[in-house]
Amino acid sequence: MQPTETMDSGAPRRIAHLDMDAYFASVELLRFPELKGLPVVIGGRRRPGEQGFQRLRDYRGRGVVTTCTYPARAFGVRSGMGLMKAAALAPDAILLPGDYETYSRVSRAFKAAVAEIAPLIEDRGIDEIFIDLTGVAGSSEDLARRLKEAVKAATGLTCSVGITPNKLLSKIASELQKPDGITILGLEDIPARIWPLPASAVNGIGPKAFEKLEAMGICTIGDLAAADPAQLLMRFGQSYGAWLHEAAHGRDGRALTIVREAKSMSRETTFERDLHPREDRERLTAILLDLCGRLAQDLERKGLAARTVGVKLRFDDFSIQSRDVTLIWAVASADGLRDAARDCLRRVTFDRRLRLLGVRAGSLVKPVAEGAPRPLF
DNA sequence: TCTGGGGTCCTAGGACCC
DNA sequence: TCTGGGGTCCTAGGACCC
Repeated sequence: MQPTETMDSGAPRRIAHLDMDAYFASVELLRFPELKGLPVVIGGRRRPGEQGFQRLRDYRGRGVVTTCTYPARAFGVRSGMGLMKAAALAPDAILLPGDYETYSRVSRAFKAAVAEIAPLIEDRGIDEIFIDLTGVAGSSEDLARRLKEAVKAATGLTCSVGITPNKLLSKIASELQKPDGITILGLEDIPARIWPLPASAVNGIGPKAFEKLEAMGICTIGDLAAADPAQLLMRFGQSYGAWLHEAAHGRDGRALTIVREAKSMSRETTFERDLHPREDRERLTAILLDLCGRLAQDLERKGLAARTVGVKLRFDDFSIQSRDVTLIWAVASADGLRDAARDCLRRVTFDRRLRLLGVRAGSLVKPVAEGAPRPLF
């Protein structure tokens, strides 16, 4: 099945981007209101038998900040930062392990509330969505307020909304007045509001591309808009170079993707300590079996089977290797995944300790039940 | 004080077929 | 024995996003 997209008639559009504020941390504050106003960090693993709130300074081990409250950000703590580094910045911050089942439940609730107002929604993950407001009556200011009120009523949480003529600009706009903000921009606002921002504010310009741009003396989106397109094509290639130029001018014709079919599913884990491929063989085997078991459960829940199975290894120097295999028959069972993963692992040369092991199911298909009549054509 | 887990998309080379 | 393109599938790696 093809992804369902909204029609692109070429007429002016009105697209909203809605982004929940410090999402996981805000959900936790609903549960523990006594933590309001304090630096709180979500991250790390749940420790069995833990009593009361853990302080960041007492944390030992691997893990990163998944998200944190605004008071924690005031200390310089950021998403993706190692927890040990975060502890150096904000030792007294409260550390909470993530509770993803609750976050998913609250996520469904806020999306359902938005759908009551505008049903054309593109899911962008657990805490953000695009909404097509083109055919919805009311001023943008009015609709933004209604969306925020609906989310608040359904979840008790605040969010930030950007409304512009396209996804690219709305994604940038929703960041501008965070938290609890509304930003409405037209194309005429691009020079004053968009061009002063760093090029990395564009969704799709990551650390690598930004570094390359800076080396060319391009720091802001305005710099990028003024850059010679021929230079961009030469340095970044036909496709990405042309996109950079269009993005800097706020041009984005992408439609919303309303329905998306899963393309792959995976399970991976980082070990508490790096494991030796031979000395820790038994431990690694147990981990592989556990990952295959969990992935098989995920596949069963979705009623899917995998025609390609892959493994991912991260070594102690952080290098990554992957191997995958395409099978004649799709597999969905833990045993089937394990056999295919073992085939892949045989093709890896192990000359370092391992930090992470992952198993991936790709080329997903709806399995034909065993014994069921199969169509000849 | 080293850096999680779940995804998508793109590129590029080689195999294989017409 | 040598010379072509075009198209698709498979595999590995990398950038990027939430």
